[in-house]
Amino acid sequence: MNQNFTNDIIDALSIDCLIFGFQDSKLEILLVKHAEGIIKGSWALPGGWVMYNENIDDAAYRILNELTGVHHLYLEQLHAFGDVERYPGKRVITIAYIALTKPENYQLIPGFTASDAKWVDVKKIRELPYDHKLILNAGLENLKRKVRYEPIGFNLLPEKFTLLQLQELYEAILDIKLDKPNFRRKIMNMNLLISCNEKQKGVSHRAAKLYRFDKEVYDNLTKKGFNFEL
Amino acid sequence: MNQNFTNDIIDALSIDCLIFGFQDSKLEILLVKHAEGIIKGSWALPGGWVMYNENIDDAAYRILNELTGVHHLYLEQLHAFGDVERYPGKRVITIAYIALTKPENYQLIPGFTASDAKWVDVKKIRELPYDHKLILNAGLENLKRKVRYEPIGFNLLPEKFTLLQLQELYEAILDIKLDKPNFRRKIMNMNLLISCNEKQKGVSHRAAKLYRFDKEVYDNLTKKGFNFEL
DNA sequence: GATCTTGTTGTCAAATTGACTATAAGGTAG
DNA sequence: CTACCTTATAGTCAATTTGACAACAAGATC
Repeated sequence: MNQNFTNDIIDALSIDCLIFGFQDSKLEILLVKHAEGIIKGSWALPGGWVMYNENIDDAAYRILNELTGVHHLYLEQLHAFGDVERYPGKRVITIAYIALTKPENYQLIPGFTASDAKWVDVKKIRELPYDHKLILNAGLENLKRKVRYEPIGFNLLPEKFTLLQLQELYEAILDIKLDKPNFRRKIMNMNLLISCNEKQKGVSHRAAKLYRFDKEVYDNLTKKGFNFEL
Repeated sequence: MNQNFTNDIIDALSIDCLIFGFQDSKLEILLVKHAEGIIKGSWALPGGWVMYNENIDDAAYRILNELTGVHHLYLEQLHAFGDVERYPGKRVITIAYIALTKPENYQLIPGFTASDAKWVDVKKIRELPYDHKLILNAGLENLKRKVRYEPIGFNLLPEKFTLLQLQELYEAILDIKLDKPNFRRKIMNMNLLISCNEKQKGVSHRAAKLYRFDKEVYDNLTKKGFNFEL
């Protein structure tokens, strides 16, 4: 009883993963190169079939890991996409999952139906197969909304980071410029950051203080929500 | 080619609808009594199978209408529920949809697999079959989050309403008490309401002014979002 | 006409915001 | 070694928004 939805009962349910990373002040997503199937050779979101005896959340973790080697991150369901003609020839409904993570934490290991995997700057993506561009846009919208009422950054930034890095993360997601002193004031008033009493190294200008998130405050704000008008 | 996902290829994809209404200052949802199947006689969310050649969004409208007679409302996808054991005996994934509407606009007409339909006070619901209680809770959380960054009320309140009615709607959804003068000030500053230059009738106290939503401002705020800390 | 209920307006101190200015702390180029 | 980059960080200030109320208004009912 480990049949795939592909084979026996269903050919209709898949998962696609939208994994966001933040590198060099840019927002990126993880793509894989398909090693087989109707879009062999194309770069697309990591995705695959849900198995018959597998919770969909579990399927998302398994699929992502099989295709890219990425593991241990917090995947959240984004949306189900189920238009009749979204997949050529068959009726396939897909459930998209979204996660935020640190690219530098992983060595990408393509596997299963993926011959390669890489991080791509979100702004440079023009098209994607199937309705994956639609899924990406939905994910970006979701992120933009989320940053306004939940803290983010914990999964995207290194353990120790500067205020400017955090600001640039917000700027990349919201696609706007922010005022530095005001951003600093607002974020500091939330009591979310703890100073590491350390400074940045290897920069050719005044080094900034390093901060880390206060896990307790962070989780609390994630649950209760807050407001971050910018 | 009008096969059901139930019969031929899939027995796995269903839709469940969470329809919220607001009546007598109370938040309610629409339930149907199952006329057949394994939970015959029980009250549950209106739901059914997605057909092979049908977009999932379309399926949601069709199913809701077939079961309850309710039509012409704005259904939005909430979440897909796909735990292996959520449905007895079979592997069924369901996609939940959510909508806000005015109960008094409809005469409920149970049909298809529903022998009856009614509105039920959300606070009085103790249990529901399958994982429908889980779905209801997810919907309530979604609503609580939504009212903080989007205007609501347009679909839930009568065309003309008093400020107190609007406030009670927020109170019902958020399950908190609000300060009347401050609520009034905050909502009025949004330029969202237009005075009807009319007064409430048939109340045994001072009659309140009636307002209606400014559709243009409303739609604009829905798109751009705003902040309503309360 | 007193009183009850809800509507509506107003007050005020405290907190927050947005738009800045000013100063500090490095590194680097001449 | 000094002038001058660049970025960090602190602070100012008027305008706006908030939260917590008080006060008054308008009917209906006792």
